Amino acid sequence: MTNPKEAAPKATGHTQRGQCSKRLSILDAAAEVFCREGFAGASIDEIAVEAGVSRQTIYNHYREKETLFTAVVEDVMNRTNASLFSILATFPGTPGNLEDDLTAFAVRLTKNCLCNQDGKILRKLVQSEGERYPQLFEGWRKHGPGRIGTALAALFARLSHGGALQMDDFDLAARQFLALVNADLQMLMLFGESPTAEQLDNAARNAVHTFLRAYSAPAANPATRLPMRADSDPRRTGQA
Amino acid sequence: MTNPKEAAPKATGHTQRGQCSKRLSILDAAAEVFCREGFAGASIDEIAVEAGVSRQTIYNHYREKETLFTAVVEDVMNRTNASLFSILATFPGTPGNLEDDLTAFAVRLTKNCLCNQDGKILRKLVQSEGERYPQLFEGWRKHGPGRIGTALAALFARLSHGGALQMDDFDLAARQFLALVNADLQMLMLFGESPTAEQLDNAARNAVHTFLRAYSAPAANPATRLPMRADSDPRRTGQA
DNA sequence: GACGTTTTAGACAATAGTGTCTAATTTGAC
DNA sequence: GTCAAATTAGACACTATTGTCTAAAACGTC
Repeated sequence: MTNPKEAAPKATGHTQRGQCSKRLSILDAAAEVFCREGFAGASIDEIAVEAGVSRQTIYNHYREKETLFTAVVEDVMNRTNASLFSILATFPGTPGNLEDDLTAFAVRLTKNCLCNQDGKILRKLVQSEGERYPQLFEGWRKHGPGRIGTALAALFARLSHGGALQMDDFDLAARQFLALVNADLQMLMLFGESPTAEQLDNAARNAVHTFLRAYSAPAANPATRLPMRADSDPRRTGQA
Repeated sequence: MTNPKEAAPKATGHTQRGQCSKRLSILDAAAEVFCREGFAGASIDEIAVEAGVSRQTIYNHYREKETLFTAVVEDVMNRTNASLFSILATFPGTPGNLEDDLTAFAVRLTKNCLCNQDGKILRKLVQSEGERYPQLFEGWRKHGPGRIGTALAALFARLSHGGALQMDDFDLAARQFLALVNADLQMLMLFGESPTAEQLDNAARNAVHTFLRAYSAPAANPATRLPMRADSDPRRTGQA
């Protein structure tokens, strides 16, 4: 999905590129099919066709279906983890406007980690097969939302220490921040649709606005109290 | 699951009660197995064994696997919908302490609709099979979160009109309320574990506290601003 | 152009699942 | 007790899938 490859879904068979890019084709196709059909519903032949690869090639690289499945999960998890890291580093060290900074940060987070194809695949696989593969689930918990949670908590601790926010439980605030960001998005994601840039922006704006009303330090921020109705941004509201 | 029935999972075959309660046994067992294995992974034989019923009986009642599946979904949706209605009516018309009322309400909601067995089954089936059965998904959207959302929005509109809350988008507030309630719970639910009463209570308390910090009318509520650290309830915080 | 590796198509056995059919048994109602 | 309806076990044909095997073809490298 994210890997650079030719997307020809039904190449009749022969040569398309170097021999080792087949692994990537297989992983991507398998991720797609596992996500769409579930582990039990996905057939190796379907994956082979979608990858433009012979079935035997799949069995050569990954001994059996389960091996392929865990390889897919690890692959998606690694990619998501990497992009997570790079996003977390983008929050400005010396903030200008806190609301704008947080909003832009939330947009980057949703666009590149939570709502992209990898995020969708990961969420669906964890939900549908997580109970059957506890070790896989544990890895996701540590590398995915676990890491994002603690990183966010650290960010909020920094902002609180600097006087911009006021809270007594950073982990709780991190969980609530993520929950608020998802509030307008999760319905969309269940539908399998990926939100438009405008929907992402609205969702982030709504989330951050409410978050800051709850957590911004008393005198520090203009968006804190009262000005409720006369709002500078007319499209802050509205269903995502 | 919720239906009154004997839970004997492996009754060798014959007679246990009236003939028409077989339908319920089948529906409950099928819900369980579909939830655990997914549509493709669930086998009719497995369902038959779990229901303590012959395979042929299943084919007599529900012509084929798909018919059984949609019957299961409708059954779970109806139960959830009914309990949803009864919960929504429990919010006191003349509020005493808004924070306590909202918290108790949130606990009832999560305990009886969102986090019980039916809620888990519904969420998982929608997530894993929703894209394959759009009509089923549409029904869930209307009867489930759709309804809960508008009902909550109406409640918040009433409270705003009465001066207890201050907001300009009731639907958004409803979505955020639900998101905040889920913030501490969704990790637990993905694990397949059902939260304890204490976890439910903490989650509701955390959610309502933050919600009111963002949305309570300026002078109406003591939990609004400033008293942050000296809190009357020592266990409001803490991982769910 | 030759060579070793990778890939491919296709056949193959083994297994599992769906949905049908039948004959025997059980059930509930009268 | 009788009778009709429901239920049952088991066999059955059919299809799909997994995983293996083999011989042929394509590939990259030299």
